[in-house]
Amino acid sequence: MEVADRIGRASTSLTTAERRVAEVVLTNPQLVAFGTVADLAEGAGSGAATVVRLATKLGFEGFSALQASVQQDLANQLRPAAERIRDPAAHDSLNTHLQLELSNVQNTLGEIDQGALADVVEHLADPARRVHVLSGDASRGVAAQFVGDLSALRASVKLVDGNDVAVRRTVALMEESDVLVTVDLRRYDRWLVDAARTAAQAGVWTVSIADSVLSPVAACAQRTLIVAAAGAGPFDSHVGTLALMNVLVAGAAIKLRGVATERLDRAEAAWRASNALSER
Amino acid sequence: MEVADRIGRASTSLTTAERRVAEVVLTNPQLVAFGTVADLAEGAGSGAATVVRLATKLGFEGFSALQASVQQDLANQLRPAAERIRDPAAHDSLNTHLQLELSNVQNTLGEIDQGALADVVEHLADPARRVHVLSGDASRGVAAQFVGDLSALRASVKLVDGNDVAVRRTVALMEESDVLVTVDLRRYDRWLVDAARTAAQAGVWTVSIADSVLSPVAACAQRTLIVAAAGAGPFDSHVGTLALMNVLVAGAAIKLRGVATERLDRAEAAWRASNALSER
DNA sequence: CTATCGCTGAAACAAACGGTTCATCCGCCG
DNA sequence: CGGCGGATGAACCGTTTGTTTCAGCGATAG
Repeated sequence: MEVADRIGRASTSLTTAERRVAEVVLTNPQLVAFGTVADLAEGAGSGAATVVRLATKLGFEGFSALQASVQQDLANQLRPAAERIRDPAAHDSLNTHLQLELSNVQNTLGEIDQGALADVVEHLADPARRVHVLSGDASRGVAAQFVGDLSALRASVKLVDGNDVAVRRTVALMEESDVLVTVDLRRYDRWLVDAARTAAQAGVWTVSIADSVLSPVAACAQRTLIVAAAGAGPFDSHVGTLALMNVLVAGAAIKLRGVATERLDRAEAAWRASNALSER
Repeated sequence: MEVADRIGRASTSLTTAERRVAEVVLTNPQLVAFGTVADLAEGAGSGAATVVRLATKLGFEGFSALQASVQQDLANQLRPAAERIRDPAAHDSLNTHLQLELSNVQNTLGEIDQGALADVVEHLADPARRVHVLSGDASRGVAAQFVGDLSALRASVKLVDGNDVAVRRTVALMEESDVLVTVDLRRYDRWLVDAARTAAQAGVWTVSIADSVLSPVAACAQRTLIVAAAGAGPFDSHVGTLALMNVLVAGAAIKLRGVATERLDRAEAAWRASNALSER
């Protein structure tokens, strides 16, 4: 996108009002493609003069030139994907990744067992239950992401982490009312399987996020959610897993609406305060 | 398509010149969406009056109304499902997520600047450079995933983490030969921006993974990679970000083939030994 | 506290645009 | 052959649009 490039290149020399306009140009290109200077100005909450100043600052002849550029970008985007797919014939590796990750998301969210999903969300959204997340080494990052997001919505969400001893202790201390989420893909870590078995035997409600129903943890879990994790590189891809986690978090957010919004507001306020503070 | 319908209905009562214009409207809608009466008239080889006569004959208030209708059709066709699905709350939420995440992946990997990508991979795969990853709070998990994967391929990859003091110290100790990867989406954490600026001023080669070229970090970064992060839930989705990171890791893996396979073999051996051990 | 500079939006101006009118042209019927 | 009706495009007019100008405003340095 020609326009996005120019905006990025000029981003340092933009004034605040101009940046507001640029923001709108990027997020709502239709407004500039179909609209007038006045429309764009109103959309950005600025004067008309600022709009054309931005256009010239980006190196265009005037607003009309900027508009023409955006229209071209949009027209390109309009071309059916079938036609577009072949002109970047050069970069095959990227295309491989694209197809792969798309199918990971498609297969993961498409093949979901709705009943299991609803049940899991129900448990995750129950404030009376503590939530523990147990992840294999290879997926620790996305598990941490899941814990972080869910923690923003409700209390008592913990990533079970640390050395073997610490994990065993945490598992031993789990209660029957707790929920255990395990994430184990392909290279099933032995310690994780052991921990999950121990917890399950202690009556902890367990959900297994796995890449196969044959996963050892799935065998002792109340519910199992299957993810597609095909990777083009040396590792499995957790894109599908993360997509699934987003669904879980969003589902929990809806059920927790009351509590969650209050928590989010408090977090927001803290963020503002901290950001304002460090502004000096 | 509203316009096509009306043309079909009125097709019998159209004169030859009007039919020529209608033909162009159908085959080249961009001309009417982006152009003027004169443009469309020239495109159809007719006079301007014929164009507006056709518009009124189709039941529109005038050419402007026809133009607005075509623009709406085009705008609907543009949104590849992302927002199209979102506004009618009727569709089930799982499908919304699916469409959204698919378009996140599609837009992120599809719009990548190949030159920037190659350059970033080059830097990430240089064993002489240490790699630091700096992430906003909301994306810490995926950043950790990235660090974990990249660490499996090469040494000296660190997630810059901890309290403010620790971050400042780490940043202060960065060298010119280092690489800094920042991940900052929308809610730009002030401390992160400060840290990135400091590092950039010290000559550290910086790449910004952001959701907009207007990201404050992008301004002081050597390279910027844009991700789509539309989320259906309360948070942004990092599915696209993770997909991009997978591409980076895979690219680095290829460049590091020799070193990486040896590292992976050693990790594999360690994993086997540990799994065997805990088997008792 | 004051002078200065740069940013910003309201207002003025000129170009372009959509809509209408009218003369011309073509085909048809008497 | 001549008159007639509808269709068509060139020319015109009021409005909208892009652009420029200018005065007010806040920030900054002295």
